[in-house]
Amino acid sequence: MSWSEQVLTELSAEGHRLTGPRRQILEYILRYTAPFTAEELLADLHQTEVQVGRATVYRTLELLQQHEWLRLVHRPEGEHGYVVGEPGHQHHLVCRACGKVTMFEGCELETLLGGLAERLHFRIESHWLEALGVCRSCQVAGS
Amino acid sequence: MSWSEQVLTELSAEGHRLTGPRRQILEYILRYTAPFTAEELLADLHQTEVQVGRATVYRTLELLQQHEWLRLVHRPEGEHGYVVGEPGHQHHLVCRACGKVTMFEGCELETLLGGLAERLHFRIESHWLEALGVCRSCQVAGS
DNA sequence: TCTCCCAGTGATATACTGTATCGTCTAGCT
DNA sequence: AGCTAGACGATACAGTATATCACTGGGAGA
Ligand SMILES: [Zn+2]
Ligand SMILES: [Zn+2]
Ligand SMILES: [Zn+2]
Ligand SMILES: [Zn+2]
Repeated sequence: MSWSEQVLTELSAEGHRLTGPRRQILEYILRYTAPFTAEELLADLHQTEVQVGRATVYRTLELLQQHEWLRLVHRPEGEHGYVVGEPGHQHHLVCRACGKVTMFEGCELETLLGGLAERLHFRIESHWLEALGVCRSCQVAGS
Repeated sequence: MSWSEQVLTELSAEGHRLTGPRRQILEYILRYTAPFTAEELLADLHQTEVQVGRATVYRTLELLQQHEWLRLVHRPEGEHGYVVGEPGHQHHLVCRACGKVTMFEGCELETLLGGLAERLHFRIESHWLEALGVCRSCQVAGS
């Protein structure tokens, strides 16, 4: 079952409608290999025969992010971009050369943050971890 | 030597001018206990007798951030805010109740990320770590 | 202390980004 | 097929950030 099929299934199960624009956006998103913004997606869609309204793009991306099918990461330039994700706890490695994102799960931060929280009397509820560097293919290309 | 004096010294050493607006902004920044945005600082300054131009506020904050005298953190609402910082490696705990930020240094992420980088053949150059939760005083107040 | 030069300022205009509104349409159910 | 609430999208609007450019004043050197 592909990513877009999974998303459509879950959305439908929650009572959301599977409209044409949503299907088209879902399909188009998969073309991206690097984080993208709502404006970029909108502009790219307008280059094609697909004509989707600005509001719909923003609404759809936010809906997907709330369901964790999309995630926010910091792009090397500084702003936030969306990347395709899976529900559950996960973090990202962002390549500053090509922008590609590598996911990894199972971070062992809980113990580290647990000790810290106890020491500072701070109740930690969630954390944001992200690494910036150079991916394998860009290392090869650069050397 | 206070934070603003340190900043002024470094800026001067690099050939930047110590202008009136810069001094006033530096002084005002220290009033904040929670992350602030450029627009908020601008509005707050306009409430006082200090009249600084919009462009100057944006330029000054960016200048300070480049020198790591200011840092960006995620505010509970989602956007980025500035907090006073020191140059060097450091991370933040952000309270979702009062917004206050607690810094901590010396994270032991290097080993964790080191193993990961080797496994994924990803050269990690920097990382972003931030925790969201409830600070001590807000825990007391809430219970 | 005085002069001069240019980094810095700030008013204005403009571009960019995101949201509110609201009439229309259609997906999905009966 | 018909109904209806959810979704769409054109438009207007609000908020955020940057470009421009004439002017100012910080500070180095005379
Ligand atoms: Zn790469
Ligand atoms: Zn961010
Ligand atoms: Zn608090
Ligand atoms: Zn660290």
